Amino acid sequence: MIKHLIHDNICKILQDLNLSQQREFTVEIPNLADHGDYSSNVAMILAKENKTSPKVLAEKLIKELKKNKYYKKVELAGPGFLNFHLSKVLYHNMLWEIHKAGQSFGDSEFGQEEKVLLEFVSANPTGPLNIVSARAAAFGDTLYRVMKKVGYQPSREFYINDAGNQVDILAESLELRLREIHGENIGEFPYDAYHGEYVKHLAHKLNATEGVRVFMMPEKERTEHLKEFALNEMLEMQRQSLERFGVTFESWVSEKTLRMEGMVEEVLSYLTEADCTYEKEDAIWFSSTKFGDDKDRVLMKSDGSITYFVPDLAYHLTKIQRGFTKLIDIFGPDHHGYVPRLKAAFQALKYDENMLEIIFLQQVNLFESGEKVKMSKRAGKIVTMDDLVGVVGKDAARYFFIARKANAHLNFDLELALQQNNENPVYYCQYAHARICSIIKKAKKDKVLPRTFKKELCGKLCKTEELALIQKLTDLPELLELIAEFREPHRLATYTEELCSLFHRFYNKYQVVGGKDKELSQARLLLIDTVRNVLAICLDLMGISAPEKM
RNA sequence: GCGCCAGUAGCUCAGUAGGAUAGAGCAGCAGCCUUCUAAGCUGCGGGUCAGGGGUUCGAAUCCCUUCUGGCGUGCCA
Repeated sequence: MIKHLIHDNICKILQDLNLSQQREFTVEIPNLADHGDYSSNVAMILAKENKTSPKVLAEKLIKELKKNKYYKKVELAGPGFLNFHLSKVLYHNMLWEIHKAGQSFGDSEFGQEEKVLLEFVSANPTGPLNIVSARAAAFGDTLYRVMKKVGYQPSREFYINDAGNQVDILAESLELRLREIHGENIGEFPYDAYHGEYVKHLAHKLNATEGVRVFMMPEKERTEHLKEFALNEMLEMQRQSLERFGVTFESWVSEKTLRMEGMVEEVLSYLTEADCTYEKEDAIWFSSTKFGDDKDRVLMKSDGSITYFVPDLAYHLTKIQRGFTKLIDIFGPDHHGYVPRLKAAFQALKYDENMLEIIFLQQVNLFESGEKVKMSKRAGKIVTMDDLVGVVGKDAARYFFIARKANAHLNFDLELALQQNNENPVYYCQYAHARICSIIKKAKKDKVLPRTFKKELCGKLCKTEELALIQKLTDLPELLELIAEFREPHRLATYTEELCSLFHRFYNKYQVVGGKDKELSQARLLLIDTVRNVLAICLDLMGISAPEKM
């Protein structure tokens, strides 16, 4: 909030002085304390367009800026930086405002109620969710929460691929396992089938309720029945996994339903009308190369069935029809070859391709005892999201996934996350929260805690560590806006750690409760209670619990 | 071959969208509990920001190029 304040102040002065400001300048917190509390590059950025030198422009600005009583000192430094030394009073006022804001601190209208659809996870309903899905869930959900807080209208959606041929394979796998239960010799389990143990569990469950009745059905009916049963079970299993992980979705959209509603034919006709399809070797192709794709793509295979792309495009069009103006897809690492054809289709159908935004999450490697854990989906040998959450817990898992930026590979050290000790960074933040709660409890017991805090208390805070904490608190609103705008939830984890570090440092140096100066104690209680609240906001945005004791 | 992503301390990673002397955690070493939680704090050591060019007042950040790794390049999803 201070950055905005200074930025606006400079803008106003530039206007008053009739100076041009075409280029964007910044206000930042400098690395060195000597360079002040905040610094701006405004003079260097705007010197050229105002036909003057950075230093002359800076002096001009300083003369005006000095009239602001909240700046203790504004000086020119280096090649033309403006360095601001702030009055403590500004920090005290800020602390009071943050305290008053409570839970709503950081709320803003930044997103201007833009309707954003966040599609993530969207795993095939053919097995348990894996760890890449877990990463997507943590990432997407946190981005959703932050966007909501800063004034977007985001919505979370799960696209169910319930019509493709993997579902057929799932049903076949289930039937084989069912036959196995009934003592049939099924020979070697097919290479392409699903080998996971969960298919056996599924078979046992079905057998318990329906027994041999399944085999009395005509083959076609049986297949449909098995498909429906398996699909419902898998979907429910995935939904529960996600719920345990703290992630829910506003909507689940079924590919099968879209197909039944005729969306596929509609999309094919749109593309044909746009003159972007042709027939070759008994298949129907989309001439996506017209719009920058590497090669043309098949829409309808020579056997008359449709490729995955068509219903998926139809699905994306429904997002637009539902009024969303920004479509964010969060994909796994192996789908980037898919994007050009989707963007091409948007162009072909005269939609703004910039509405579509794809975020790629890179792969997750699990490490155990320094060794990479080898997984094979085909052999059913995978570590599932449930396994992971079961072992390390929801909080640690979410934290590890959020703390890395999206397009970086993530090495997940199972042993580290497993350890319930100080090597595990998530506890560092939770510990800070618990510590504050503990102090407040003690203050209550010692009757030092006032029923309500008075603003005048803020004036008692003048230590470097106290002011540093306040400054860090004021960063949050701008940070949340950046996270939403650039889709970078990992920065919230960094921020939370920094805030906690400042608190722990303060804690070790100063006593809150127990000193002779009761007002100072109360001022510090006001400070740490505000820190606690901001911490709780951050942890909540990441979907991590904020324990009152540990 | 072509395309996308990445390469920062021994390890895992940040780096405020071009800013001043590149940071944190872990690992290593040395300290701090008669006082609110030591799951914490303080100090020390550790770097050719993969290499090379360029753009400008200024580059880890932008452009070009080389190298290395991952992924993609199905009438799979």
